[in-house]
Amino acid sequence: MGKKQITLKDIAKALDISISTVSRALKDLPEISEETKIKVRKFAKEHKYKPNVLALGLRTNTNNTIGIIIPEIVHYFFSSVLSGMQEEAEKEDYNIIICQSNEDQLREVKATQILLSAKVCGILASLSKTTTEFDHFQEVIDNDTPLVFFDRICTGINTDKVVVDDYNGSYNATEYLISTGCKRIAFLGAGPNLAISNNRRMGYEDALRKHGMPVDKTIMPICDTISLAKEVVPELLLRTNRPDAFFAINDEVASSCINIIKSFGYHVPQDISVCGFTNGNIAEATDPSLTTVDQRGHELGTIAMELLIGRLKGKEKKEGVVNKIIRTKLIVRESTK
Amino acid sequence: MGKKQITLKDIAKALDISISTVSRALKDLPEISEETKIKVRKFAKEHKYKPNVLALGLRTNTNNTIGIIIPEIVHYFFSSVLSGMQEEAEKEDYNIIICQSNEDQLREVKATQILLSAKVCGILASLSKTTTEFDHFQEVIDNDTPLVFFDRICTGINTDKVVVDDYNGSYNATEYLISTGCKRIAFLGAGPNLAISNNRRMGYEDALRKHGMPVDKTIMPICDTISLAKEVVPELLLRTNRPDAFFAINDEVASSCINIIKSFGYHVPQDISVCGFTNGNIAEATDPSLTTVDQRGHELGTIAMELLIGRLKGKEKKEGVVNKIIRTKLIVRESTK
DNA sequence: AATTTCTACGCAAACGTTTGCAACATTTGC
DNA sequence: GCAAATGTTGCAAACGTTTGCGTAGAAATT
Repeated sequence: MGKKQITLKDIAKALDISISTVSRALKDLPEISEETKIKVRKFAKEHKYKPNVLALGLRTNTNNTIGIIIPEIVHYFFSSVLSGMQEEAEKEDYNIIICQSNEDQLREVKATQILLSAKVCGILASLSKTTTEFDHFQEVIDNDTPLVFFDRICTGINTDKVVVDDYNGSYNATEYLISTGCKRIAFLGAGPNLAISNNRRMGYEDALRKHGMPVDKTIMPICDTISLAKEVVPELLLRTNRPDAFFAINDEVASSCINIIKSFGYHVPQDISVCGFTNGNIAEATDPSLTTVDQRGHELGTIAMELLIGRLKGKEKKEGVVNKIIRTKLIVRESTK
Repeated sequence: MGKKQITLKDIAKALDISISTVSRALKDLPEISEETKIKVRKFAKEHKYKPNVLALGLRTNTNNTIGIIIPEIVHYFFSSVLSGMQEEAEKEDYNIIICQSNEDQLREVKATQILLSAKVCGILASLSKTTTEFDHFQEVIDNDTPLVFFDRICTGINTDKVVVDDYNGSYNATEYLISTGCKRIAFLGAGPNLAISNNRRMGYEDALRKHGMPVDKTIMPICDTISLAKEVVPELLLRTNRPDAFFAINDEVASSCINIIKSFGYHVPQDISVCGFTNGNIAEATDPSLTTVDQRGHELGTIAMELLIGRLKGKEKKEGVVNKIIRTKLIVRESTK
């Protein structure tokens, strides 16, 4: 039955020595006799002594905890990132505490407050789609709490960033579609709020230009959800010069795209190719299976956490802001020629 | 630039009063004059005073943090659960710290150690697939840390549990398949290690029996991953009396099932029906879209967290062990007749 | 005028650690 | 035989709070 955790004082009393001796014995400091050390260690082990992290934290004003602000946990990419962060943190003996912004700026602001008052050692954050003001992140910096942005970064704040190579991922995928003979590639993108969306659009456009193909804004609608796809894709298919390929900003839209195309009697990929972005669990479930850009969320999470912990450990090295880029990889499956 | 967080002492010194007066003023205790309170509040607000949670925790030996042990974050169901827990915890002003067992008993054991030494107020846990010993959870209980199991529960430990109604979910789905005219329903299940898998199997069997149909072990293989499906499903389809329906233990297997069936030239659902379990993002991506049992992860997470926090707040009410059951719901789409 | 009652505040202990310094005993060196 | 060096331990302060108790001065009661 739950006897309250044993403390140094308890050990000291039991062995009739002072608290400081116990403390030093357990830390194996040289000034304590071997005899005493053995006694203390034995007693501590038998009674499952665990140092009280709160007391430790109070002295050092830190608690080996890292805060994470993430837009949405239920999301293949973000959960992969989270998983990578968790593993890396555990390896380095840090705990993580997680806040979810749910794509809402207010909750994001609240999250920074929560994490600061929880006295985390550092914060990893990805912007919500609706965030247009960044004072709360500046406050984190002013508070001397190291901050690393991942994926959805904020260019206005002077701090470390880790991003997926959206531009090249998009460029390469587009170029691949062109190489398989696609002449008219539609781009299903997101709104202009997030930099990642713009980067993908630019990669797509530049690939077209490089190959002397026109950039046609009329086949570049905003379409980043399944319900939007159900409106937008049929309309595109009914045009006289319909696209012969769709490049979608995420796998969900791409999968929806495939199904709509098939319902129009076209064949994927013979008539129309489809390419996604993420490489989530959906990519193998579609028929045909989905060619898509692997976003490497797990690596991104690992690297962002590594970077942050590096900052924490070597606080003196103020070597300016670091920007890391995770290379994407095109995964070719059956939805492209 | 980051001036270190302001403390009660700083306020006291600045206002030339004692620390205890400051403390009481901020807590709005009646024994402090209104005049002093106003002074203190003003100064505190101006300097963004935030109480040091570590110091608070040291006194009360608690830190408003709840630990979560989860098999795998990158998993639709579990990430939904996590999301529900996070929201509920935030609503009640608790932080969550997360450990991932990755389906590995050793890491699960380590996770309990981490959480206990982090002095969490309570723990929410779901068993890893490989866990066969439960001493580490008994230790949690012995440590007087409230513990709630969710989804993958441990019957050997006497504590609260929240589960999905696997039996009825499975029973209803099977009955639905029967009602659409299926005569020979294969069950693609998981190994016997987890109770949830057995419950689903029993629901399936009982539904068959109720409708006077034979329970045929030869069409109930262990098949809970896509790679297993690629071995098992073709073999079943080649038999002389092939199944006319597949009931899979998760959506991934079900989706793989659909694709394999189509590659054999059969039609879904006209020739063969398919039903999954989870209702994840895959369910709308398959063609035809997937009929599946909604596991309601978000609700489960919310309710498990509610239950735990209830325990924490009303520690005296020792009303025995609570078992909560989340009702599942069959989502009928196009993969069944 | 002497006693009691308020009012408003301060002192100090406690939570569990770590750590600089002092203190003591024992050995060493001359 | 005495000082110095060495080896082992304890004391006490500090981290930032909260809170029981004590107390100064003022007001109210005799």
